[in-house]
Amino acid sequence: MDPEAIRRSLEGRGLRCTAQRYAVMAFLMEHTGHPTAAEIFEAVNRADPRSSRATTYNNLRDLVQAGLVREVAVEGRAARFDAKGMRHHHFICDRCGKVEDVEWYDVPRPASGSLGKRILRECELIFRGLCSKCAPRQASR
Amino acid sequence: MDPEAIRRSLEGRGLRCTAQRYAVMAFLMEHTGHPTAAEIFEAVNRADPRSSRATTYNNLRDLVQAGLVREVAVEGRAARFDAKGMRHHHFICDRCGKVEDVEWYDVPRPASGSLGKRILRECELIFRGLCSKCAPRQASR
DNA sequence: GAATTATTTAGACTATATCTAACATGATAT
DNA sequence: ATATCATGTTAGATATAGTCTAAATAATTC
Ligand SMILES: [Mn+2]
Ligand SMILES: [Mn+2]
Ligand SMILES: [Zn+2]
Ligand SMILES: [Zn+2]
Repeated sequence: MDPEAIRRSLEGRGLRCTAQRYAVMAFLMEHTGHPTAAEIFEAVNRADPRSSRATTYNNLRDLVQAGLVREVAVEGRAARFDAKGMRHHHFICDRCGKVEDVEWYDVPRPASGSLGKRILRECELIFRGLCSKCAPRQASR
Repeated sequence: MDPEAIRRSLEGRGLRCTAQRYAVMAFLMEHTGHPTAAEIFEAVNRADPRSSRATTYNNLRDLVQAGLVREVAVEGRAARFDAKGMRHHHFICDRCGKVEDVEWYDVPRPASGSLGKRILRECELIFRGLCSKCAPRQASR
């Protein structure tokens, strides 16, 4: 991934390109496995410079607000994050909580009447079930 | 809501109809505003018998597992719950985290190839944006 | 380079949820 | 009915995830 492209995407959204913030963004672009904040914190600190836990959370919040990163809430587990690259849907495993990408396809929007005065920003489609790792073991129960 | 119907739906899923469990289920069927576990705990304890916090969480877990209740994870906030009555989608407010029902309509399933060996249980469609309460105040910023 | 603003930091703190192990209750068998 | 066994409840301790604070540092502007 081009470091200059990352810098530009941060600055284009009004965020300074600090070493810590860059490290979070770069890590998310290189790892598409939807890491948790704790995993990101640990990973970026294996290389210097060290980044604090608060900064990792702060930067994730800023990146989400800036629209560069998506946060995925999973029931009963830590939130997971991914860089918003190509559009895609998500599959969340009932058993292990793993979040996986699913090829994107268009989703029909609700009838305008059913939204009333709400302002719609996005439609998110989430698939649930058992991931390919958990499916076999569940079948044999 | 018919008490006997609630009892039957619990027992039909292999759950004993205890006073505490009944109270959680009945509350969810009467309140469609997607309360949190803490709100449910407080509400069912305004009437007797008293139910502990652990029991409220235990029963919510059991009811979700039994397929009678749905849990909705909201980023950065406590999970919310609703009784699975009529099928519907959800709208989640970016600003206040409120979860609201949206009239159900059919969602196209992914191409079978894109799911691989995963076992699909359900497709969940979530709308995001500003609720009718938050929309005006955001416009004037 | 001084002033201003944004960012980082450690660690305290809060919120949410789970676990433990003793006890109570309901169901089943005798 | 009484004993037995499985299921459910409880208070409080514990765990996990995430936020807050106030002081220090770094980037940007004047
Ligand atoms: Mn993703
Ligand atoms: Mn609902
Ligand atoms: Zn899985
Ligand atoms: Zn709102």
